[in-house]
Amino acid sequence: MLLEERRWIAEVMREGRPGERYVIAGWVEAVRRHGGVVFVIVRDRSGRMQVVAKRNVSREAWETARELSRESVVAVKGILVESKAALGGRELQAEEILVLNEAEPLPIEPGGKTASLAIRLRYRWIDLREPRHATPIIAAAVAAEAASRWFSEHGFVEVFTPKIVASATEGGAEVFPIIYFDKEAFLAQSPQLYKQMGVIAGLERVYEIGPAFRAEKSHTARHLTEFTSVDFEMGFIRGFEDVMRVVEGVVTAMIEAVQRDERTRPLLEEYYPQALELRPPKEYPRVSIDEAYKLLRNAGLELGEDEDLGTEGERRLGEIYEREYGAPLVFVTHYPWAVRPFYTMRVREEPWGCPEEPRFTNPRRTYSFDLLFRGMEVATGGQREHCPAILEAQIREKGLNPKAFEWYLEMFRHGAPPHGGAGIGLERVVMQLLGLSNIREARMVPRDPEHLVP
RNA sequence: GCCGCGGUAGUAUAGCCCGGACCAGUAUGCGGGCCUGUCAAGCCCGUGACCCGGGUUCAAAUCCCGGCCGCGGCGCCA
Repeated sequence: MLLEERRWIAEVMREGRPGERYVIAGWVEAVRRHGGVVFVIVRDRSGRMQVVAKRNVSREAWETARELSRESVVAVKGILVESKAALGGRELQAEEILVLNEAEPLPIEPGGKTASLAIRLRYRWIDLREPRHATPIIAAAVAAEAASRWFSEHGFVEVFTPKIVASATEGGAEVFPIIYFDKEAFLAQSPQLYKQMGVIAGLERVYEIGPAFRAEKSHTARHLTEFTSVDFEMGFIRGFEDVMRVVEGVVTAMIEAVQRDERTRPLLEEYYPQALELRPPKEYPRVSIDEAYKLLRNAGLELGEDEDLGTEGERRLGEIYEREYGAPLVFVTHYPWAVRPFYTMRVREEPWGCPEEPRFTNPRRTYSFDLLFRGMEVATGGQREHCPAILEAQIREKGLNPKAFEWYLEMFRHGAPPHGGAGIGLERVVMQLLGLSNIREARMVPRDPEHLVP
């Protein structure tokens, strides 16, 4: 039996001609033994099919079939036959069954929802055979493709920035140190500085879909130490409103792609139907942080003037918008300077230029935003400060050492247009779209503070 | 980093509060048997577990202490 003759199960089920001989291959999902007849459900990436092995048709195939263990890998050659009793109305009557790899007893049940997430991740190669569990992985791929396509259609150039860097983006302690020959280095927590370089270098609009590393010991269902960041940066913006419009375009493209793509739509219909109901509005509502404070205070949540909303605040704000305006996505704008990184532009006059005496009309607020998706932060962005003098002052104000940002500051002295950008958490978008209770479901092999294996 | 909850067969759980009749129940898996139309196959038989250490007690899965491991909440963030 030649594997070259192998056909996709979906193809045989759809286009196969009864009476013809076909070869399929895949995993043994179930074996039902009935004495002289054995039913084997074989699954490949495209679908499932029933194989029937009868003693009086092929004694050899029948004997092999009755010995099969679940999740073994087989190739089956047989005649396609119509059968009212078979799933899909047709089945393959086995002439020959070849066991390519015999599976030992399984530690978890692939079809089961019984095993806890921790155990499922330990045996991820079995776990993902369950289509429900593979869906978020496929959805992430489809969403990333859609983002990529959107960017490229809107004049963005893909860049590949270093993941081995000399210093932390924000000077914080949340980076993984590594040894780089005889130097200390870190895993990049964000492509931020390099995206900006792309803009300043004249590429004007750049994007990157790549890994980001955070050395935070976050014990939550929505954090990973390694995740995929959908990042972009664009020059000559009129204001951060331009940036938000790009985020809107990309996020909507990601959501709609997952809903419509033929690789994900059938899975959503079967396992995540509520994900199909989501309709991203043309324009996502915007709420300034100060309005958000008011709304939350009215809802009974006490918040300080320069405080971040916190998990509770974001969740409540998301609820308010979903309930009052039917909006699953909302931008929160003008975050306090106190909670934003040094490169964020503060509210000032002439944000497109570099005045000698910048006039900060509201020095405690910035041209930045977060995107909340069903009450969870899925993107952060804003306009960046592009004036070297102001930037340096802001670095000092954040208690950082300008020497650590030498090349970064230098860039702005050689022609830096006004610009802005954002980072979108791929896994978070998938998580919120599918309604996953844990972000680890959205990553094939997730990394969190305690797990390094497998 | 701080706080909370939890660890019983491969997996998921009951039992724990109120210690004894628990050599630990159930489901599923796994092994064996019967069955030529199953599709959550069925029926029969079998298999397999109290995280580790210490303490209290006549008696500990159950109560106490320590450790290890897991999960989550907050902080931080995508």
